[in-house]
Amino acid sequence: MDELDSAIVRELQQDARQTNRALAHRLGVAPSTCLERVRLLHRRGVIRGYHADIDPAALNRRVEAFVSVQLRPPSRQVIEGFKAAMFALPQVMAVYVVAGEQDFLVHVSVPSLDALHSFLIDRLTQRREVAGFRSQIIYDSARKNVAAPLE
Amino acid sequence: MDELDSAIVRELQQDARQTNRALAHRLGVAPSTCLERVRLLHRRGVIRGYHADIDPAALNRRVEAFVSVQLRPPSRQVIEGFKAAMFALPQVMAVYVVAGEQDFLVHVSVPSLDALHSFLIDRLTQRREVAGFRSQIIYDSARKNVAAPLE
DNA sequence: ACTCGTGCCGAATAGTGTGCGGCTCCGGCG
DNA sequence: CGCCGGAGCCGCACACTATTCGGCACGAGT
Repeated sequence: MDELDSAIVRELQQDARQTNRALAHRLGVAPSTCLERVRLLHRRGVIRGYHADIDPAALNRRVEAFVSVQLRPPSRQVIEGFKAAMFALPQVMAVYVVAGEQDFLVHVSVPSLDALHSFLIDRLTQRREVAGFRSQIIYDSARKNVAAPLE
Repeated sequence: MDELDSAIVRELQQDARQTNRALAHRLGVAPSTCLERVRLLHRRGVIRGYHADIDPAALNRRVEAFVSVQLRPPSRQVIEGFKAAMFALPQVMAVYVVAGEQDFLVHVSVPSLDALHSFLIDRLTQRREVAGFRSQIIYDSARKNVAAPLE
């Protein structure tokens, strides 16, 4: 994981579809060298994949929210089951098992406020292990797609 | 945004680096047709970009957390300033402006628990507009990289 | 029936990915 | 000090790919 690897990672985070030649030229190395590095990064698990970034509105998802959920009892089995159930739902974009007052943070993405409400009462309230939840509608968000190594 | 467009979006969310030919063959259309569709999706803003998915551990980020922040006063100026300041920090992966008890949700990614603590006391406590915060360490997470249109 | 517009296709060309042999650099060791 | 071995980078050649463009088919409107 030297300077060249970091640079490759940085570039591919920003634009995963630039040609290998362009990437190599930008970093000042030969295409073959660059290709070999990229393949090693893949093999080592540093690069886990390449994904298109899609506008949620185009998929009819105009409302996003975080739902904090408290489970009862917070046992391994309950947590795993809930996590799997949530993740399987199309409205759910991400699931986080967290420490603190709440046990879960579920990132949901739905067409409308009505759909959010339906989701909450049909998919959460209905589940016995849900001891309580609180939802935070997202007004604005900014995600980073480039992360540098720390330290 | 017909069935073919949706299929293209689905495929490119899963693997943004597959060749146009492979994509076309998988969807049963000619490569030239497929290419034209992809370009239109780009132009329409449906496809916003292509990003490599990088293992955070490889970038020396072994601890992730959500930090909920309450601001004082929650005015537009304070919110915008805080958002920009947070987003500029390398430890911050995402910033969400939310409704509810808290005003912000900051997704941070750091090398260690010590680094998280340092971040909290050096970057948050220090800021005057921060009226309070609560951090939730992420034990486990699952993100989806494929989202289908809803309804 | 005719025309126009839209979208798809297939072929041709320019450009790209990929494997491989050889080169250079550098550290270890006699 | 000279030699050896390995690692990493390079450039070339070939197969494959992206991209452009003219043409065709289909459906709507007149």
